[in-house]
Amino acid sequence: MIQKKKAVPLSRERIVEAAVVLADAGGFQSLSMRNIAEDLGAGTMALYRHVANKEDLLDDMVDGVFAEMYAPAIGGDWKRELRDRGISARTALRRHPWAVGLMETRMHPGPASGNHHNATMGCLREGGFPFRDAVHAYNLLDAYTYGFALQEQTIPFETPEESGHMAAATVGERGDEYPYLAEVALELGKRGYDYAEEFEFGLDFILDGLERYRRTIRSRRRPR
Amino acid sequence: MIQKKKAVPLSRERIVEAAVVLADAGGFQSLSMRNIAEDLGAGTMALYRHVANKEDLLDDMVDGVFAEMYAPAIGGDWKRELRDRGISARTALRRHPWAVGLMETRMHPGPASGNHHNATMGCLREGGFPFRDAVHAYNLLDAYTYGFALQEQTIPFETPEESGHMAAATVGERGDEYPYLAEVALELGKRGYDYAEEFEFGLDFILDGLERYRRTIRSRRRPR
DNA sequence: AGGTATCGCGTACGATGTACGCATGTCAAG
DNA sequence: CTTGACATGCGTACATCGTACGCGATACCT
Repeated sequence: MIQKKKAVPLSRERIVEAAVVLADAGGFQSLSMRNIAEDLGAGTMALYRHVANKEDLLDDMVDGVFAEMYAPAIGGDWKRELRDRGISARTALRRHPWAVGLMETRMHPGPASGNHHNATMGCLREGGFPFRDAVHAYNLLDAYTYGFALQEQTIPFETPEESGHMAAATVGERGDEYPYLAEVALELGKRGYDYAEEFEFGLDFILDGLERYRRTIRSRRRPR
Repeated sequence: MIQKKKAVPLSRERIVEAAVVLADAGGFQSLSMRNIAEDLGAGTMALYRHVANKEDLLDDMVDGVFAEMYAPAIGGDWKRELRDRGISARTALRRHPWAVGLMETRMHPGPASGNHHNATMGCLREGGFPFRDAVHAYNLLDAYTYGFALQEQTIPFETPEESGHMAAATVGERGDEYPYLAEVALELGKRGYDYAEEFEFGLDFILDGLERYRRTIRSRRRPR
């Protein structure tokens, strides 16, 4: 008997999943409808039965990344919950580097995104932050997290040797012109640079600051 | 007499400038070599005499944005200098929204970028931050700044009405499902949202935290 | 059996980045 | 003035992209 042509039928989920795998492996530039279809063993135009257009697909891909992030528990210890959320968010964005650049253009947030943002905001509000201050806190945490992810992939070096080499190449022969950059290149070449550690320092810095700030608010509310 | 064909000769600068103007006005998607050439009244392939390829051009465009940011004075009051730098950086990124998404892919930082980063690092070092702590501070400030710029353009609403409408559309009919998001939609619709103000709150939050952190370091250096 | 969706896909079109080579203008050397 | 070298502008051509359109095959209900 000849092998069945289509054991597994196409579906929106399968397409999105294949697209994510492809973008993870080959970078965003390799994410073409033709390549996705080929990976699925399907014709290019078959995809359009399940996806309105590429934008639509990108929306779902981004929402999938949000689904991978830990959604903080709304009634829990806000500081611990948001710390876990931050670390999880960075990990997800690191696993899917294309996502950061994509958020910029996304106009149709999906359900996972909605759920995640709602949980984060809820965690802050129930943690004792008045509305305006919760917005401030939310802004600080998210901007830092996305910004870190953005920078992390701008100059991606993993090992100390790489970082030293990379930094040296960046500074070039202008060591005299940019002495402080040269210092960074030198020190990072020697001791290396741990992204996870650096991220957590900044995250804790912000969370500690928020805790202090929160105490200020509360004591101000019943003064005298 | 017939008008001269080429009063102004093509040049790298003119091309980069035209590209920036075009991207600012028509968005990144309208930035094609053909469109740039047309705006310059030149043939498409004429550009390639001055620019290796599109990537090369994008590199220069991004470097131009760095050139627009205030470079902090290295011997000065670090907190004030970095505050000015932050505000200037956000303004530049707001003026050229395409720049944020572009940094992600840039691999060849230009001279303005080098100068800017060197000045920022120098400002921290001379402001009394030991190397490792200067790196931390630098990371915090840059991640927050870029991240804020990224979010600012993800959901761009200017007026209170827009923000209310946008937030409502985002939440959709799921007001019950996402109560905390609904609150944001409601409150922002009522009172509006000032991006500049929000940015400065976060920037000052970080700078104040850094000042406190710096005092900790210094007192720890001569203990007892 | 016949009608009606649904699904997969082949062809085709317009837009993009750019390799290649020719045309023209400028200028120095003979 | 002639000649050759070099810099600059540009037209053609091609590969690759997203996707509009319509045809054939399958599945399911009556």
